[in-house]
Amino acid sequence: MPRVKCKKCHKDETIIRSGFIRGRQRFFCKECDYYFTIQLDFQKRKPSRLKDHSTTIIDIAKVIGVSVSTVSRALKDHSDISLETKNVVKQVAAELNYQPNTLAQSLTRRETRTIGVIIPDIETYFFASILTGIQSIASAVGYKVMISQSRESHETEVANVHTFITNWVDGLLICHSKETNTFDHIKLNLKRGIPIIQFDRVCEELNTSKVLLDDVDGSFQVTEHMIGQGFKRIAIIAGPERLYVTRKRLEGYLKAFRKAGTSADPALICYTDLTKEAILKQVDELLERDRTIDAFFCISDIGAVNIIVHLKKKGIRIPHEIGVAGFGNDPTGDIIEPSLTSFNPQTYKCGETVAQMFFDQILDGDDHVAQTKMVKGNLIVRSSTFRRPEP
Amino acid sequence: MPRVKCKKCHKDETIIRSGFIRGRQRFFCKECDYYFTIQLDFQKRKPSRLKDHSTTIIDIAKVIGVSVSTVSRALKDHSDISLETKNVVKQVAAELNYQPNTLAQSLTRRETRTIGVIIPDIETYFFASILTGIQSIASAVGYKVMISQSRESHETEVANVHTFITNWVDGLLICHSKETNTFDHIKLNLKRGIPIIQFDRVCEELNTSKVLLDDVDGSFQVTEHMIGQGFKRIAIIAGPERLYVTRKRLEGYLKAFRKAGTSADPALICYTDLTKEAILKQVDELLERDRTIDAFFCISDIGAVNIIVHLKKKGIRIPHEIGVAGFGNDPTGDIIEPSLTSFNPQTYKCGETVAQMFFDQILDGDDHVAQTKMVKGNLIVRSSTFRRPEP
DNA sequence: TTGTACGCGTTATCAC
DNA sequence: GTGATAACGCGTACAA
Repeated sequence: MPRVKCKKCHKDETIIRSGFIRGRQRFFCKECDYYFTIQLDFQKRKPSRLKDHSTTIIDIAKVIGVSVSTVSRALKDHSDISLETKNVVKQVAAELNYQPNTLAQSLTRRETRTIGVIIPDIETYFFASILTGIQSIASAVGYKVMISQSRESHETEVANVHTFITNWVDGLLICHSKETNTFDHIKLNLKRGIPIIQFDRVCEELNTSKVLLDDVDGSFQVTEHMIGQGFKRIAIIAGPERLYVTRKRLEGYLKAFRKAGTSADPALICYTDLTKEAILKQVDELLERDRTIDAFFCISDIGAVNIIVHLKKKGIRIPHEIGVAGFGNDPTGDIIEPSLTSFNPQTYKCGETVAQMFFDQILDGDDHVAQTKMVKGNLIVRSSTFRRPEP
Repeated sequence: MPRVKCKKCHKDETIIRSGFIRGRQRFFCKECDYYFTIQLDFQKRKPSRLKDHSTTIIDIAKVIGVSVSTVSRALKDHSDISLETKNVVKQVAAELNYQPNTLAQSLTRRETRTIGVIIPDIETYFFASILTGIQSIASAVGYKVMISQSRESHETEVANVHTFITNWVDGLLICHSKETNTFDHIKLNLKRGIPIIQFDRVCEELNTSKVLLDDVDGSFQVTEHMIGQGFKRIAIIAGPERLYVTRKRLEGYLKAFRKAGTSADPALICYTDLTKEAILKQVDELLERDRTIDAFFCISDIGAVNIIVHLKKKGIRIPHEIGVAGFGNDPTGDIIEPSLTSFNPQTYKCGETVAQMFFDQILDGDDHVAQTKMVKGNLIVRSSTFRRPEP
């Protein structure tokens, strides 16, 4: 370890490390009983000799006594090379435990075979599941996936995009943070020709390919089902008004009322930031203001689950007094009691679709035109809205 | 799009793409009504010209009329360079929207500032939360994190390790798949000097740093609490017998009985593969075989939650007839009714610790010695085991 | 203080 | 069929 001296007593043998604070190494001097931090300096750290010099094609070439180009070509079964030399090369490569250096390959090839995915939050099942879909397709064709979370912050979303770009990802798959409402970080790179695909939360104005969940129809199906179950005063707990998904899911909700020959009461439309606190506060306010409400449709499953828990605490029977439905098919919905009616947006399939569109795009090359796909989902009726058999 | 001809009619204008199958592009000929796939050939794809030639330090150097080295040094505030030229360089760099090429940097620096994390499954909260902890520390010091899922398969775990290595990750943070019981893929790279840190599911024999959850103590606390609540015949639903966590959590369970002056009944110890089906089957068998069982302690929260749902379906009252506890503090446990008693292993903290140990290790360089840290957690008592106030 | 020149590991374009 | 050699973009020891 590089010797660090105490900032007070300037001794170094009394120093111990004590964790990291915001990117700085924290130290503690036992003698002075004093804590201090210093900026980590990865520059000056001498690289571990051990890991250096993994075998390269040069080594292989030397061993056999051929040129590097021969080795290079032999390893990728180039037709020029005789079967004989190919075999020799491959065998030596195996013996020396040769691993191609992806970095160097990327540098010459001018592509990294890596795609960057930006999602708001990896801990929510919804996004994790999309991710898995993306990874399954990507790894099948030998592409790597880099993941980063924006944690719903515009700033880190921008930073993440930047990181990906400087790392030469071949493409960018992005689901914007709730905060994001300017898109210069996307436009800029779009202009530079980097394939970008937006999914779920998209910015419609941007000329990128898009993969959408069937927000309108999903929301429509949920609402129609509830109406069919005899619910009349259905409040919708939506997200921020500006958000794409909010608008779309609201649209489906309104459509269902129209189809039923009635119209939704604007007083029952609630915009929230979808945090638990905000949602429950709105629910309470609504119930206080309007005793006729007989159902809540929350745009997010976790929100809906929280509503169920909350209503139960208040002694309200679900679905007899009040029905609840969600959106997203979160596994929790199947576990809570009563189990939650929800719309299954097929997130895994969505992920697969996003990845496929990316590969479509890079295969097309410059003559690709942006397109939008919609992933179909399906309604899952469970107890939280089930009052009677559907007509 | 590269023109593809139908394998039957050999026309190309009737061909449309129709998705990917296992890494191969699938096509459909409208005329022949015929599907076929071909191997994607990313080699021959001409790189999009647009993205090429982002500005390099060479460009900057030319514009100002200095050498590349001056630019290189100016950009990283090297003390050699005069303030004046630094400013000029930086300004031009900004104007030309210069982004350093991380690949080239990594190549010369012989380090990528990327760490690879391998987890079994990103969709379970437990791992996702560890990941977030890792990322928070890593990004604070400017490191990127690559994530891959083994999906509980030894084979893909090995493949993932391999991918990371060829991509020159600076370190490997790994939580093994359930299947994994040979560790050559780790040993090999350990010998090559790549920093490896195992967490949660570790192989003790390997000489790597390790971060452990407090399995023994956590399990002990849970069991002790249950005993204190008057449960006497507590069955433990464990994972595969070979698994590290199984052994440790079992140890804590046994210890609690010993401390209480009794001993656990071996007949109540169940090894499962922790799938829902296996767990419920075991629960049923146990209940049938032994009517005295009054509690289940499942090693995983999701399993425990499933047990609760299952018992409720059977009309068994929890915790009055049978108590249930889990391990992991999965959010679902707080939502189900009765809410689930569990041990909170501080997964986020665990992730942070893993990352910190990695940075410790690379700072130490070659004179680093492996160490093992244990992350403390805390018992969360909820309704599923709560019969009376603790003594 | 700044510039020259080489190395990093691989691929590709020539020539032989 | 095989071998030199020049990129790829950047860092840096050494020279000026």
